[in-house]
Amino acid sequence: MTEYKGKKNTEKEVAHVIRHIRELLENDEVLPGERLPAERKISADTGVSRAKVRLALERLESYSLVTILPQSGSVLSSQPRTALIRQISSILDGNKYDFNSLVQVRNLLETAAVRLCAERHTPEDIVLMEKAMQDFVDNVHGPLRDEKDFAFHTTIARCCHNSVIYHLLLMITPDVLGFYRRLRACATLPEDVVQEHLKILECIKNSDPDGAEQALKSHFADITAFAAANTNEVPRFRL
Amino acid sequence: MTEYKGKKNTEKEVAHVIRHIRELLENDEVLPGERLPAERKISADTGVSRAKVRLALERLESYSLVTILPQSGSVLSSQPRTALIRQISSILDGNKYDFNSLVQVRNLLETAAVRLCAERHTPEDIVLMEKAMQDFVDNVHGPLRDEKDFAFHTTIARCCHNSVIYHLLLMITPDVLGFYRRLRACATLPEDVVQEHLKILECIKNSDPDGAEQALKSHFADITAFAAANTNEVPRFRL
DNA sequence: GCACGTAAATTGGTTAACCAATTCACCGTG
DNA sequence: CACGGTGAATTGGTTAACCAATTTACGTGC
Repeated sequence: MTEYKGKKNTEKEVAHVIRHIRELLENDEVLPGERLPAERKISADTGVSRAKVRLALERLESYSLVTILPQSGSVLSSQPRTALIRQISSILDGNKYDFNSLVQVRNLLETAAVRLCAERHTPEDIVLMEKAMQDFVDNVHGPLRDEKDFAFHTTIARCCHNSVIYHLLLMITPDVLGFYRRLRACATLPEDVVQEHLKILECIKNSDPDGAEQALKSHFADITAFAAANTNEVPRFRL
Repeated sequence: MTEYKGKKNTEKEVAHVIRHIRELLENDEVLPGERLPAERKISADTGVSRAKVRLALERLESYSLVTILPQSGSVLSSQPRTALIRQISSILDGNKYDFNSLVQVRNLLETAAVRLCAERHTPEDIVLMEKAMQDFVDNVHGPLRDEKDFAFHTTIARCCHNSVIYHLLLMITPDVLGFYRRLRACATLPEDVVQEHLKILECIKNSDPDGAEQALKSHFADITAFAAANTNEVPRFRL
């Protein structure tokens, strides 16, 4: 009567375990920096198999919220209690972003990237960016258009020498692209896009942050307006 | 001759598998949107146990780079090839951020949050923020000081009604706090911090984005200067 | 020769038993 | 009474066998 179900409610059970851990934290049964109950204990308390408990803990570890010590136990990160709780909640919410928020942040990060790039680029950076630019021009009418467009923006983010900007941009990009595709946005003519990219690159090379910011802003003008008009889009993610 | 090793080189083997998948992608052996080799196949190809292969795939799935289909296989996300490769590389690098980059981005995100908050707060938002403010004042000399300080900033991020800003801020906060603690930064007098928080909240309530931005900037002035002076800090994370 | 159904092979998902390192309590010794 | 060591119990880590759903290939019947 194990009543084996081949379904994949793994996600739900993992979420249950994570929620359980959040409750432990909320009820002060474990404090930040302290040891969590053993995997077997959690498994017994929640009724979830140990493998799934393990999965949940590993997930939390990948967010740096717990550290699993090989033969000793799992300890909570020693951040402020509220920070832990909110981050756990954020994981449980599943990161469903709306289009407008995404576009705002993309604007924010890329603007900073472009400015920093203009201020402190090295000669090697210039080479990289011109290569990305040329790559884009060569493919602007081919099937790799989106690919190379993305690569150009990413290269700038890399050349701005701020690792956080680069990584966060990589992180939100899939969601942004998903919306673009779904909403059939980005109808600008290829030639215009090339010109806009060129203008941005030009300002960067001239070490002109304000000009670069302005060029980026007009590059994003259409999509910004579109996003502002299309807020409250149904959020659906995961590939 | 199984030569059982109780060590935890799990991380290294998982990384090996992820690197293997990146190579498949780089060599065009699998394209975005296509099916990956079966877990058992990957396990045989890499010499890593299937459980670890599984772990690697689940990690990639948690970043939305692959989707695991219950009894059918794992398929790559259909983003641009370059995007996938760079995101995988980013995971392999392990997200080691330097202090200066973190502070720059924190500035960026919180500035945007404060402005948005001033522009479009609701009455309920005001209640939440004043409650967070009061909470901070009540604990400014107690052991929960950092906790409540953090909670105040987070509440603003939540009230700005941009889910991406909120989540990204939550995401980088542990790293920021880690640096603060390690570098013994944040030596400002408690009373001054209260005043600065009050000023920010005041501007938000008056729907004055520029004032709020200015108040935030002076709130962050010390740490910004400190971070700029202490770049190239050795990056060490995970709790 | 084509279409359909069936069975075998392949897939991810799950479990339980086992391993070694660590922890901890207890007991003996100084 | 304090200290140190030893062994049992507990910990996370690993493995291999097994499950059901899906896919695939084949053979049968039309």
